[in-house]
Amino acid sequence: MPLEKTKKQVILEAAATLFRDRGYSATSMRDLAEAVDLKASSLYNHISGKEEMLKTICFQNAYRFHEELNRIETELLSTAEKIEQLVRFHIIMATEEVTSITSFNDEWRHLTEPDLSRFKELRKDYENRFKAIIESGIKDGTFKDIDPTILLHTILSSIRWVYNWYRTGRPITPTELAKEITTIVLSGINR
Amino acid sequence: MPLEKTKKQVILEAAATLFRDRGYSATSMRDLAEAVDLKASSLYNHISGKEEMLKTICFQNAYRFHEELNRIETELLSTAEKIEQLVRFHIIMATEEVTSITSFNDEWRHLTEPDLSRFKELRKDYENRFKAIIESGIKDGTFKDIDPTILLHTILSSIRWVYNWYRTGRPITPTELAKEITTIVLSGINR
DNA sequence: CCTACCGATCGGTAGG
DNA sequence: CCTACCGATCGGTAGG
Repeated sequence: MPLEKTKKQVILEAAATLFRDRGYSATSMRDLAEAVDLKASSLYNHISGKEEMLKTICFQNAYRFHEELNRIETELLSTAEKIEQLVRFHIIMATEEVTSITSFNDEWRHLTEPDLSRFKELRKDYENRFKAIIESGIKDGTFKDIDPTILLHTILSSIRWVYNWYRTGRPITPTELAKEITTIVLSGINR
Repeated sequence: MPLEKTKKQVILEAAATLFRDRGYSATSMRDLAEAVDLKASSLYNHISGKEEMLKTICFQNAYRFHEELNRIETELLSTAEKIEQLVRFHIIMATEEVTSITSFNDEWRHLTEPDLSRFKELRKDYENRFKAIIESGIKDGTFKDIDPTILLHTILSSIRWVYNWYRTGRPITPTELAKEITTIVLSGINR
């Protein structure tokens, strides 16, 4: 195991940063080459192309979310605890993987087939299983009887801005932030 | 006043649709020309360039949000009612201006200076005034004592997914949707 | 509103 | 890891 990052990892991280800042389409291979102090053609000794990098970033993150969901589904937790742990994981990802999460969130649509469909299926699967947890919470009386799809998307998107926030470097830990957002979503802002 | 849309309006709407579906950078003037049944060069008889269209879309929407905020600020309403009306307006915009709202939300970063800074200032101003309403709600005991910036972004981003939802054509009116989301944000999902 | 065309830049390859 | 270069496509203009 190498102690230092491989050149490929360095390139992938620089790509994620550029994709976040300018978007996938507006990032050129020459921009990326300059960011890692190479000529554009030399990039291809480490990566096989622009879209392959996007693909790696998108699917790596998708798999991490699925792994965590697998874990939470099999644990003996109340529905409220499951939601809380999912929210916390989303926030940890948003704060620790700031750059690649943005590509994961916003740039996946530039994937081409068949990867695009594969990615959408993974996402749909994740959402359906998240929604199933919400539905069981409604059934057992933990949550209010609100359309589970509305609930799902409201929860998921209320977390999406976090990566944006964290770049400003406010002095709050991910765990604290997770607690505040979970409170808002679960108990609302009304006193 | 013309009863029919001007060609310029038709082009702008087609541009907003393409910017939403593929992103600003990945949309070519030839794509746009094809969408409105023209040759690329003919577009320039109606618009002055690609970025001018993005600029129009972004600032038109920014002004509409500011106008509504102006109205709500001067009305005699409780803080909870102000938040509720703001949320409803966001949702109405997301459902009635589906295409241009996405460009407004996601594609503004492709503006160049000085428009980019001007747009960011407008946005910052809107957020600060929204936050001031939240802060007065915390001060007068209407809302819980949660960091107002966290509250602001959680509210704003919990609405951002709506345009995405509405494309699927679910049988729910904007007003109903606004009520559900306001309930979640104000009272939480816990029974 | 079109044909014809501009220089610039794109992702990527050949060959060393 | 570089120089040199490829065909394709970009936003936009000239001229009618």
